[in-house]
Amino acid sequence: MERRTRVRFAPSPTGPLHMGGVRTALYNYLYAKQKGGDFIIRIEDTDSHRFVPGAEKYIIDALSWCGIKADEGVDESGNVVSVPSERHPHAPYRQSERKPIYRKYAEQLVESGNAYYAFDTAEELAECRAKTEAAGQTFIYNQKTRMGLRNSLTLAPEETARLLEERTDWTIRFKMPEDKIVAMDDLIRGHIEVNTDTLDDKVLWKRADELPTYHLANIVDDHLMEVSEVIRGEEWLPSLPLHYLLYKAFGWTDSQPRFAHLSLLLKPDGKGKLSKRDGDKLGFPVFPLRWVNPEGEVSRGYREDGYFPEAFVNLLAFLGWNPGDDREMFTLEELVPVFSLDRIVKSGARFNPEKARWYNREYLRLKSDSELAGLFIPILEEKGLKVVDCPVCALSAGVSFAGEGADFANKVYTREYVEKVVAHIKERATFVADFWDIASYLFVGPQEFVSKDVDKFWKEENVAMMKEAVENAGSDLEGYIRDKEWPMGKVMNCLRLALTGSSSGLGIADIIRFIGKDEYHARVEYAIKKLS
RNA sequence: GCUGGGUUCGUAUAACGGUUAGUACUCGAGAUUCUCAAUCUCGCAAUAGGAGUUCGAUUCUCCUACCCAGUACCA
Repeated sequence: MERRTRVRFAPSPTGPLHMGGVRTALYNYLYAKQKGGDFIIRIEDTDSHRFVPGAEKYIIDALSWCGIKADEGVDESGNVVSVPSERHPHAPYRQSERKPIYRKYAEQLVESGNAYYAFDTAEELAECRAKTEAAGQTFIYNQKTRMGLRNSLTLAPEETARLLEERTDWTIRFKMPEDKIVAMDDLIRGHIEVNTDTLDDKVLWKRADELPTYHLANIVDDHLMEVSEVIRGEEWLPSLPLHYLLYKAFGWTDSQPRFAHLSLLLKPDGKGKLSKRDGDKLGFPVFPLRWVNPEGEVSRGYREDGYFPEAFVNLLAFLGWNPGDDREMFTLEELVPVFSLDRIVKSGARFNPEKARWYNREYLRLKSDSELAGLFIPILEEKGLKVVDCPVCALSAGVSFAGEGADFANKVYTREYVEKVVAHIKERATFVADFWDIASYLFVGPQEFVSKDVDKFWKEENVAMMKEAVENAGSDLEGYIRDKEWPMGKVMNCLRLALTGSSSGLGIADIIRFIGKDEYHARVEYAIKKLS
């Protein structure tokens, strides 16, 4: 019997969503869409101490930027759903709002002998820990130590009842079975076996804030929400046996979800997993969107750095997964049919900023000139230039255009002109923000000249030839120089220097076509005056 | 330390016992050209080490090394 595919992304709102988290969400999303199932977002905010304002919204905004929308848990306007409805039958989707649900499940485990009440205070446990560590060992609350600690297993029933009544700092702990092999299957890693003696008695529920810990909340909610596959980060693999045992203790083994543990994203250099600091150090974002923490500290984001969401999603998808052939350009929609869990790589993926840029370059080229112009225009306006939609509107404003649609004196340009510029330069750029550096000379004449290039090309004989060519050549500059048998490179580069201020840029003919005869002559004149 | 997971060019990865170990990014060289970029062509570069199984191991088993995670009343 095939059961409906239902997966969930369950972040904890303790800060901005890191790109590794986005990847986990992405894989969940792709899996759900491919199977025609549901992608649920659930907020795991059971740790009241680590809550960070704005983090929840950030997570949803980040996913939304990537094009990842939840079928369930978050509504159209990006709010986590609190009230059940046809579309969101399992609301609320924020665990803090599900508080009343968990206690009875925890109690149920105590009644069935799978859990017990523990009265050890944080201080007592810290003391135990310190004492054991002093002896060179690690303290574990488990089958070996629990009989020497204060809990419902060691205390008399009436004492337990009294403490339960009087105290508000007790917990419910899972009673880890002794010397049992837990046999598990992971969709990515295969069969894994662990002996329960290596595991501890995890806290499942805390009386202090009447909230479950991750382990309990997770199992209960996945069960209640009928989750079919749990696709999550590798950091959860060590607690998988506990989760198996919990399903068993509840008697939910038959409907237990299948698990897939994803490898982690590693630092581009050196060792360890990718962290916020790496981004700062190596100059790339670690977060999808810009984030300002409560202390006012700013972390850059892919979006603000100029990455297209398509590029970001594409590069993320390929960190630890591949379609099995040589194709590597896939949009979110294109990923859906080809994605598969069994092509996920087991080992950790080291993030490569170079490849990230390459992806953006590729998507930039795929964009239409019109769309790119639309993104470029605000930058031009910031530089004090004006872009008008049509020449006629400009005409009525008293501006007239020569040549291709640029009025250099008044710094007014038609949108069409910007589009043509973009068409010529987009292959040279990685980000829209590069456009200005690459092509500012197609909007304003050079004020300064790169001295290195001046030294190289602004030689007396070059200037003389250039001058003569500009004055006499007419429209066929290249033909004129060739007829004269002058060194093409020297003359052209000298001229380029005059027109662009440096020795890089489009072909001279293209530049002249863009800026028009008048501006062309004006720039040559200016350069001669300035450099001679 | 213990438990679990992992290990193919610098990086991401392909090769589900038989390949000259493929591809992309990066890097290098050449071509092109009026420069730069782009483009095209070529190139550099890897199975962590050791045993075993096998006619044959990147692939299966074991050991070692290294890396990662977990070891919280955090998720």
